[in-house]
Amino acid sequence: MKNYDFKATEAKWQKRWEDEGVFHAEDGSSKPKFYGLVEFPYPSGAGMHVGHIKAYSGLEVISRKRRMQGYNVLFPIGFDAFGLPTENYAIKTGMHPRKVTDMNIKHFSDQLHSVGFSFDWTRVIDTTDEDYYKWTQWIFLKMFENGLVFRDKALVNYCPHCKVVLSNEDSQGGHCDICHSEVVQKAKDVWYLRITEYADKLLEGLETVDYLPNIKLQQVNWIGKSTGAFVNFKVKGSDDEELRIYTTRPDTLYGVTFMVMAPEHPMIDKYADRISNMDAITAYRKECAKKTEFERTQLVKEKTGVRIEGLSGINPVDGKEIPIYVADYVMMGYGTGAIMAVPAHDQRDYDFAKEFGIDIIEVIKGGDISKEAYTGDGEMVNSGVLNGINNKKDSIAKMIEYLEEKGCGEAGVQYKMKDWAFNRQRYWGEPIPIVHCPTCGMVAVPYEELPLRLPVVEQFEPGSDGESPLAKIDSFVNCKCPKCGGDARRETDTMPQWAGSSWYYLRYMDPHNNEALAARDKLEYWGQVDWYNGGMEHVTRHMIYSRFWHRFLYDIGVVPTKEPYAKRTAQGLILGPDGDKMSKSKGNVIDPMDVVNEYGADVLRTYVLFMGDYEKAAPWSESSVKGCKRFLDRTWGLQEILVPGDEYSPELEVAINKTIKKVTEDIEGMKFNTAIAALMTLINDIYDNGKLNNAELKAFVTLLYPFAPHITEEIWEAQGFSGMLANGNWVDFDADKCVDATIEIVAQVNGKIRAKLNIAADAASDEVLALAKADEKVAAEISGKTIVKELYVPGRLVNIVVK
RNA sequence: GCCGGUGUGAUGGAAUUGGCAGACGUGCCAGACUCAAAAUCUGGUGGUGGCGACACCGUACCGGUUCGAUCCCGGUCACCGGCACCA
Repeated sequence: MKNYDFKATEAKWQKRWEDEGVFHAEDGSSKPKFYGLVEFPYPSGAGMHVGHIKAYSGLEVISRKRRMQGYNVLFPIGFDAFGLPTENYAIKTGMHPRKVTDMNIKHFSDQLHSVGFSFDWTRVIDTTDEDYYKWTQWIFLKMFENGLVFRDKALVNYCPHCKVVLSNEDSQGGHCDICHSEVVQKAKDVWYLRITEYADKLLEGLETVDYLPNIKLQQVNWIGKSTGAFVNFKVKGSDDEELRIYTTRPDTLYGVTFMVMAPEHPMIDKYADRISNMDAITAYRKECAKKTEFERTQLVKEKTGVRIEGLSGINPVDGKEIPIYVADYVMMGYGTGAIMAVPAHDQRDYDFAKEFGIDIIEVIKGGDISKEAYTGDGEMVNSGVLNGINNKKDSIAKMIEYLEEKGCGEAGVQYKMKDWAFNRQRYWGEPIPIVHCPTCGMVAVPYEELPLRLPVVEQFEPGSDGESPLAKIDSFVNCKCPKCGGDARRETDTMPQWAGSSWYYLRYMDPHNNEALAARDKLEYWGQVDWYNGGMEHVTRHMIYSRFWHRFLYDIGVVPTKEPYAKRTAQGLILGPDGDKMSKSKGNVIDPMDVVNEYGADVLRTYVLFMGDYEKAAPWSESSVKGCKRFLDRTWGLQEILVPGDEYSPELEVAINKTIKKVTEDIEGMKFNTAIAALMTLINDIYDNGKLNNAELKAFVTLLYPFAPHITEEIWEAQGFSGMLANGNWVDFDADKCVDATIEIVAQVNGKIRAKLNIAADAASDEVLALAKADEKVAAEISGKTIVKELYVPGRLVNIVVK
């Protein structure tokens, strides 16, 4: 038998699958549909990472199996190609981003093909294609039309290195997601998408989908809903104005001894001329503005602030006058930017009160407020109408009722999630299709004019004043107002990278449609993505954004489902051989193409799924890769011990049925490592048996096919089996033949193993117990003692308890 | 600080309605083939004691429930991830 030439064979089958179109999904087929989605890559110049291989191999195996099980499978791929790395590369080399992108996409496509992924390449999409981003702009305009887009001057996250405004999601941990520089707060005019309006819908939607529990939880935490109340405090010294605060504990209102405003609070500016110590306050505010986000969070323990002389609050429930401070432990971006402080029952307020010598009044019994704030439950005291109530829930409800009656407050909710800062001062993104008209204000570009194309420019550097490169292109900027026809200017900022990826899964359903983002019948046929796999890093960003866009599209009648993804899973990282996260600087990066060249795509695919629990991080191991190579070589070698026979032989029948059951179930549960282990066990059994027949080889090769499709197709063809495995059928198992006729069970005395017994699988309890007691070892252990209890766990063990 | 997760041989990891701990792979040891090496094949491989059949111990640590705990409960420690002065 000839040796297996993986290079030639893998190329051969990749070409044949492509030529015969075996992975093309069929719109409207009567077969059951399965839509498996993987996160499309950003086509970087560096080429694919082993992480991509692992991320795609999971659903790749599931898709190949489902096709064999008679499903109409949509397993598409595309490229999320707008973004900063490409633009920065263009700036460095002087190449146009369009050219860079085309080059990188070609490179990625070649690499993806060489791994043998069964994508439907007739549906490939590119977010930078104008036929694609036309619809990204279209959705933006629909949001604009529906009041979900607004412009506001606000403090935003700004990356001084990338010279770009970032959303909250893009600056997690206070660092720029692209260059990891420290993010600073800067006042700027910003386009926002009103995602907070969808906060409740996003929370509700989570109850209808099948995401891994930690994924759901992370989203819930990110949205960060809290319930409480808004309370209005009259301000003495103002023009009869009220200071509005948000609290989750309105029941502690009688314990308020001061109030705090964020340094940026507008009321300070409004009454600047009446505040006698305005100089001190101005100095404090300056100091706060200098602190980076990082410093503000690191200095948690130290509380700083300045009392506002000239303004004081009036507690609405007891009329007491209380001081107001400005302090940076209160943020302008959450709630109303002002709080009521209850030092007895909030540790931050407690620390501040200690620092500034403010009264601490206990209103909930149960703690020791001479030491620290008490945040637990207990009986209400010193609290007027609430006195005597002894649980949080009732006291809060009672207080809200009281506030609403008196007209000085009401129940309210708050979210940690903020509106989505949506514009970027960069070239390589979708132009925002808005025109600024001196008379009409912000005007939408008419739908007929989409796509609003990116103009061809020579310079991609952002302006030093933080302006987009597009601002320098007069022919782009100057235009007529679509409403009044007068001279107007185009918006020159572009959309963030997350725009194109917020709806791409819809485009796969109908990628070449020029009339709509996708035809209604196709949206209805494919429905929800049945299974979406990707990285945990996208859970509080891409996943939130796209669920928001999808739900909006549902609300305006464009898509038939509320939620885009029925099921979501996530793969674990592949770490470097040293156990650290792979990074260029550490020099521990594995290039998947090196593995393909040295061992073949089948080995790479099998290894990334065999290396450990799919959902957990695992280090790369070169010698384990060789182990997978050995396994596939042994598979090829099965042909040498092949004998005729079209039914499973008695020697292997049970082993094969068991393996079919295990592999079939494990693949669906993403337990790829144990599925492959079961196949390794089976091949060991086969070699121990010394031979296998055609039926057995067919079963083995079919089970292995989703993992290692090239070598299995080659064996199938070499043995003259009919058709292609890619078009073949999955194998079924016979449940009756998954159990051995005789089994080995354990005999315990007092829970300790004393013997092993061979019994018939269907032996009765009495029989087995009698057999156990007859055993020499067991008999020795129980002789002369009283039997307290006897039990038989069918198929597992017997246990005799003696005294 | 809050939320979540994890902890098993030399090593990646198996095993869950509570029932033989360590499947499968790697590494290592021994043997076969070879002038030799690589590759391949065969056997062994949790620890301690014993020539030995065997005994005892063992799933981060302490305790509990149970005939029986890697699994359930209470507490402790370590590591990983997310959020973080969120009122």
